[in-house]
Amino acid sequence: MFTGRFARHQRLTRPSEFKQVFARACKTGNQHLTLLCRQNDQDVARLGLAIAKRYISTAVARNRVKRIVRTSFRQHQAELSGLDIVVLGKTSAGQLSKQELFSVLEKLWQGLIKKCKDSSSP
RNA sequence: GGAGUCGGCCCGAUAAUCGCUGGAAAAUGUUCGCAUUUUCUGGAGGAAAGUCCGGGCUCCAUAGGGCAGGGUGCCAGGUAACGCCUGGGCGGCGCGAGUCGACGGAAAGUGCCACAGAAAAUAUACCGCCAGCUUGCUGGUAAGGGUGAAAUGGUGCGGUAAGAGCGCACCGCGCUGCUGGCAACAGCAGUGGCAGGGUAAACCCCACUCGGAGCAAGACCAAAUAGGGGAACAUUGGUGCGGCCCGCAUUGUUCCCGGGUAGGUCGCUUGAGGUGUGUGGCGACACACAUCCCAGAUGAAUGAUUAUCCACGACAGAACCCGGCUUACAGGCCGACUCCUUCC
RNA sequence: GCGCCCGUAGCUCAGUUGGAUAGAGUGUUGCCCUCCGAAGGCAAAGGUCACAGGUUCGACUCCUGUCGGGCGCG
Repeated sequence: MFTGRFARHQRLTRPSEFKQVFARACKTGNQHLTLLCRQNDQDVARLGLAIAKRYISTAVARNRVKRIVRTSFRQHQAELSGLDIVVLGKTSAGQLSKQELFSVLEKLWQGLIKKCKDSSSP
């Protein structure tokens, strides 16, 4: 069963916080999603979602992608601690099934840990 | 049994675990703003959509006057209001249950009607028909032919030189009266020889109606800052205010240069609310009583996993709130009614 | 949340207000020209005027409703 919570302080809420991530980002991704990441000064990982209507047109599909990203983030938040992450959705993300999205996210989290934690920590 | 019409309802179900979020209670911490934890409880739709109409609410004047402009358009009712709904009338479709209709005015005026055709609305006569005589002209006529989407009521009989509402009958149309109906309208009787094409989703006329902006409205709190410099104009001005004028309120105004901030709270869900019963009404709906509280987020909550069952799950996600319309849509359930066939 | 504009040939656009022929450039194809190619000349094909319904004798044009695309305010 899943553990871990997803409280308000684990989210990016201010426009300024988003701007910081966009300004000094460590970027990974594939054809479905783009992940932007930078280190914060806190113990927890924080998540922000930017799923544009331009890429995923219907609100139902947008909400579905956001929910699955949040759930997957919640499962992996211990490994991601100390990072601010912004997830950008692309057109193909709205067409994936639940299982496909989870497996895609699994790979992306691991790539993120390798790339960003090593490169930006020293 | 089959085919169909109308109305209403549902939108996977159940259980467990982990999460998100509103409310309530308790505990702990506290810089007294709040934070964390635990328990209980609530948590997307019939279209939440398109934004095509109407209203509430907020600010501008309590939303005022005139012009311009827009909308609606058979009658009556319902409603907060409507372009919606109900009932009725008329017309179209259907055997029928039913269903559809921008359904005022063309004798108020203006415009337009290609080509063809004699002539497209001022009037008129191409082929014809008839009469007369100078034998290719004059007069009469509009029945027939021809053109066109559309040609000055239709059919029949009489009548005539040939014809013609010229006369008559029926149908259509107009006018008058009576009856029924609140009315739209219908029916009946009389009367007129026929008013004189279409187009108002062309301008327009008539009747009714419409002030503007929108919750990023608007109100408040805290923090920061600037209260800066320069130039021009002068109350017949500027702003609110939006096409114009009047009017009202407020105020010196405008432009250029450089710089900074944009955090939070309220508005925010008790409402033209839902459910049940009764009464009035053909109905839309209204009234009375009882009862219930049923999303309120703010980078934005409804999800994930497992198990079982089936019809194997369509279209699709609230963002201030309601009433409609329109559009998208896999299916399922219930009720009323119509037609056809067969049997008793 | 509110407002505005545009969908016409493969591409870029006229025509729409004022109703009666769907047109231009470019591209494509064929022929000519040239030793060959480019340029040039001639000709042809290519259109459900975004979709659906309505008004009208007649709709790219007028009206209504959809669908798609773009822009602006804040």
